[in-house]
Amino acid sequence: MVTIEDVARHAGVATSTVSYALSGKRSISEQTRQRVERAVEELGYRPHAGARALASARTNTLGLMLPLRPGVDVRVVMEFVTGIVTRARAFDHDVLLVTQAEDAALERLAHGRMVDALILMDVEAADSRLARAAALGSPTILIGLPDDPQGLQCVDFDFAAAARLAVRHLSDLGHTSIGLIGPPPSVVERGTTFAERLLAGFHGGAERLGLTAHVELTPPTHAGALAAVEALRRLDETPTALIVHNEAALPSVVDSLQMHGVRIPADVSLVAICPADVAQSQSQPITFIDIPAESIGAVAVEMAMARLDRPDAPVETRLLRPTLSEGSSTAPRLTP
Amino acid sequence: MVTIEDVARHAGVATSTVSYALSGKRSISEQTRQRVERAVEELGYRPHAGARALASARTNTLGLMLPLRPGVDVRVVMEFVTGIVTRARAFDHDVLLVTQAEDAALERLAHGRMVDALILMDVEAADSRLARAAALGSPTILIGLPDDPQGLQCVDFDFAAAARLAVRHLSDLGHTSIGLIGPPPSVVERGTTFAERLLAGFHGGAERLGLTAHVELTPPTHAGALAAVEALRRLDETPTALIVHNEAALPSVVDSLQMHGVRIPADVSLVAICPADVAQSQSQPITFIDIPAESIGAVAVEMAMARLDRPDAPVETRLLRPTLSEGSSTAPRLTP
DNA sequence: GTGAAAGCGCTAACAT
DNA sequence: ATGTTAGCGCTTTCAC
Repeated sequence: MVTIEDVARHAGVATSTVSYALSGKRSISEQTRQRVERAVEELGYRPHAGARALASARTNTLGLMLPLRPGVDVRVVMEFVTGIVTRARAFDHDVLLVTQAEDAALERLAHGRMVDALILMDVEAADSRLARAAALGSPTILIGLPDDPQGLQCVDFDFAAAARLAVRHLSDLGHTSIGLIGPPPSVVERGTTFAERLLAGFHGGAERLGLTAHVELTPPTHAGALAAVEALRRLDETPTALIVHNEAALPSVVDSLQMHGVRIPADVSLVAICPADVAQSQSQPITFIDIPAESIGAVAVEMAMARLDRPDAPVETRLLRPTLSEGSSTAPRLTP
Repeated sequence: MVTIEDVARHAGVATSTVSYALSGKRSISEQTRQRVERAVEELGYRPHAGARALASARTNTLGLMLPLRPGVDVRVVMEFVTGIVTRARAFDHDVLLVTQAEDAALERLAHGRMVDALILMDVEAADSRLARAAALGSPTILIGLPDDPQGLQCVDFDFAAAARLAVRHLSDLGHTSIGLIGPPPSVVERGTTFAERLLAGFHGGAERLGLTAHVELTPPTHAGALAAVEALRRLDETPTALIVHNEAALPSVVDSLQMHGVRIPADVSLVAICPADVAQSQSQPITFIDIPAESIGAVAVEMAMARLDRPDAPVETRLLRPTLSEGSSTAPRLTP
């Protein structure tokens, strides 16, 4: 193995000079820097990660705890992972993966000095991991918005604002009765706060604008989507606009409307709140509000890095603002 | 931070005794072992991963290179990841994630002594990573079966055997004309060898049994599935049995047959080759051959571990054998 | 069965 | 601007 001493000898300098030339932590004459770099190149030197971690108390590794329970949408999980890994590399960090299933994983990573910081995905309203994470002393970022963050940093999509934005868009088009095809009941029961926040935004927005609002929590199955659509159509004041916050059900909802001979957007306007690629893979261009999972992951990494730089910076929660992309699934309400 | 010296002092023994008591690498009297364990417990000691890696040349970490390119089925990717992480933990190893997108990732992990072994997912027929991986000197396991494994270990599902098994099952039921709804053309073009192997098994099996065989490479879209089904039904000798190896298209194929008034299995028998959960989420219980992604991941880890134990053990390729689970989508052919 | 001590390869004072 | 050196916390000889 090529060590820093080999490089120093080869370049005719001290080991510390090599270290500093590589880290840039003190000024080095251009000449020696070049000699060092050449030596590194010629010998194919790579710093030993363990040695570096031992000496510097920095691992350049981030711990990521993934949910692998049934019922989570793996496409979204992968988007988070992509955003996290990509952004971490930009900060010269790697990502160590652990699963929710392993009980002592957080302690192992933090106390064993395997990672500089932790990112927890899929945080619920009352999450038993939080108290333990807060006790670790490692910078920890939560993806999600628990009832009590216990002093930890949070990042998430602003689901309430997304719902309000969707409602306002439809209201502006003249719709006065709006249906929401919501997430599965199981998601709500599980205590995932994004569902609550979305519902709060939906009801709050509708009330403020004087609209009639109906909600159908919808299992992510074809039959579930069908039933939800039918339930909404059976109402006295049948909604002329639909908000779909359920990526699994979206295709079935569209199908189901077509089956009933309901035209989009002539008879019903439709706004989806889902990852952009889901909306864009529909046969008709859907008006949608993107759930930017990859960006959320990237922001989580940035927050972790900021915390490592300035450990006593104020703790904050960041909520990513929604944007609506217009497709051909929304139109002004036809006055009857 | 609690160090091994703290533990030694607390237990009244030498640091080496603590180390050995914990690793079991030399015999320790029952009494001192207990004293050490108590001290570990009381102080909450966790070995420093970097220090351990530096001293022992072992990181207890596995590197996993994931494909994040568009077009890979993320559900299957997540199944691999689950199998790998879970099995790695059983061997007291963690998993470090890198993406295909980063060019020098393999060298970084291996030469920087960040991992003990590497697992490469989604290996293609002619994969540029292989030569570089072979040059690393780290144990490397390939998931997939390239044309030239360059001396590296491989593990994959036996797609050829799966196709033969499906063909034989249908032949045994009296079917003489079989259609294959295959993977997207893009997958075949990309040089993913599983598609080739499946096609070879399909044609070989059909020929040996004297059956008529037709293939439709099928984009993973509703329209693609529809077109494929219609193409097969337009043939002179319309197939009375279908093999679907395209998890994205499976639901659409089933829908499309229903739309045409084709009953399963009365008019057409259907065998799917796909992950079990995809088959089981259909409304009708489909006869299927599972693609056991999680098991493949677990086996990859086992191969890596075996190699670390015995670095000069013979290199092998492991192909997981298919099993067919009967549902209600296959039935004897009605003799006209 | 146990202890003492020499590194593992690096960083970061402390020198000059 | 560069060199010297004392650790970081652990494993593993070597010695008893």
